[in-house]
Amino acid sequence: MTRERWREIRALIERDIMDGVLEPGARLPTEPELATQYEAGRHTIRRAIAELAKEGHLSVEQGRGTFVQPRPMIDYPIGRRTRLRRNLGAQGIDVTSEPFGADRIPAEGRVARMLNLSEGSPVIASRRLSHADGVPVSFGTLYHDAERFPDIAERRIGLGSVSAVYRSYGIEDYLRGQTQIHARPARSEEARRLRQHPDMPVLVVRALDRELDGTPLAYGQVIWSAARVRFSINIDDEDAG
Amino acid sequence: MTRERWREIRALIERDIMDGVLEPGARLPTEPELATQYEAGRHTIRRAIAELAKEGHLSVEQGRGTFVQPRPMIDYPIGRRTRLRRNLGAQGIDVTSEPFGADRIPAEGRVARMLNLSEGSPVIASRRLSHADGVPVSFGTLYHDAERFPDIAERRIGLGSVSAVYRSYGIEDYLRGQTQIHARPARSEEARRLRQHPDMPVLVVRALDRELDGTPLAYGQVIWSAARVRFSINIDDEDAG
DNA sequence: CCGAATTTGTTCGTATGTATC
DNA sequence: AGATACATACGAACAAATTCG
Repeated sequence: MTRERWREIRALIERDIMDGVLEPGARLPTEPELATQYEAGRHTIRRAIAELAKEGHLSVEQGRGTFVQPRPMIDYPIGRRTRLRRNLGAQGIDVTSEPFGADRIPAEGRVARMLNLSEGSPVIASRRLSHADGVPVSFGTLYHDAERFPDIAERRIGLGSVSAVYRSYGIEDYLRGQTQIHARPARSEEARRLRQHPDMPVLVVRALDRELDGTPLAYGQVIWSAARVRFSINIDDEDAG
Repeated sequence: MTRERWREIRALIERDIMDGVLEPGARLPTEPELATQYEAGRHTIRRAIAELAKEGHLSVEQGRGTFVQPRPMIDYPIGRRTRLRRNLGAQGIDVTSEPFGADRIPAEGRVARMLNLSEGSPVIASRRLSHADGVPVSFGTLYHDAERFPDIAERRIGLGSVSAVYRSYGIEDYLRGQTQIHARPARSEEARRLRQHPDMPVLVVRALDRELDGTPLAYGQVIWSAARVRFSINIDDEDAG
């Protein structure tokens, strides 16, 4: 006999989700109901639910209820040519994105270094949130040299993709330089933006795009939902995706 | 009471860690002590501690106490030539690894596909746990064609690195093919192996190594501690690291 | 080697706050 | 405004792991 009742309950609920007894989107019984159903205290139920929410199986919403969450995995290829729309579009995924702010700020530390600018020279930081098939998958900041791309934030609103904006500046092609990836627990604000449980981790990607001659174009930091995205690195592919 | 006492306490403890009042490795006061100190219930303290542990600042050990954890970040380059020892050795990190089991099993689904074997043909699955400067950073399974490398598990015990084992088979060089990365919460067993808190996420890397002519050599799945490792992808570099 | 003391882990009960409908 | 449902909090007890005499 396991004395850890919350693990048993967790396993029972997970089984119901896997078996389809609880369908994606379905609402679970309320916590007091589950407590009587499983003959346990409400704390124990909450512990089991918290664990399942952490793993992305459930989403808990105060005042509404607890819901079974579907978890489609998007495969995002990283290669020499890393293009959000083209790569995901090839998988039949509809990508949209919306800006949520742009600032003209002085470049500090890493940003200045990566863009080959002197510390304190102005850069445009433009923030966007991206959805795949209507579900938020990432948000992040892209930094551009303000001297070279003074109105990039405005152009990004009109034109959809990053590639289209670059073409409007006469840049026909660009390549992904260095990419750094790590994972960490999500801050509560990030979890809210990505509509995932606070206990689900995020993937942090820092990357530099360059022109064909090596000139730095943009440095970006993007937070991805670990529940919804995985990365593929195809080193040999001339064109990832 | 909107004040969410556990968040306040969390912030106070975190500040003490950041300011060095609580040094790395130091033991925190016991939970009942902290409860009286912060004038809160033990549950509230535990909630604050759990949050900090999730983020890797604390490590909680039943029967012993709660300790401040140092969190060094290792940068692991992924490129055409991805070599654990060479890459981390260049950063001045001492890499060791120990085997913890090897099986001869029939290849299923993904493994068979990646290694270009027919479903059910025998493969050697060898498991290893790797340390960097004495701290566990990853563990995983490497699959090899059993026909071609029948005694690879034994050879890996004698010879240290993967590269050395391949050389013993007459393979002087090999390249990294596809790599997949995603993040997820750690299972409790994984957290125990990596000596990290159960709430800290892990990075899962699936990769295929090929010979220079493209023949698949090995398919592997490695679980990395997200608290200790980040990945760098240098696409242009002929030799990553 | 054993048992007691210490410390964290789990569970129950209960009360109150906050968000949603 | 009221009902419903999750969030936070306190108290108490026992279980499990570790340490130490």
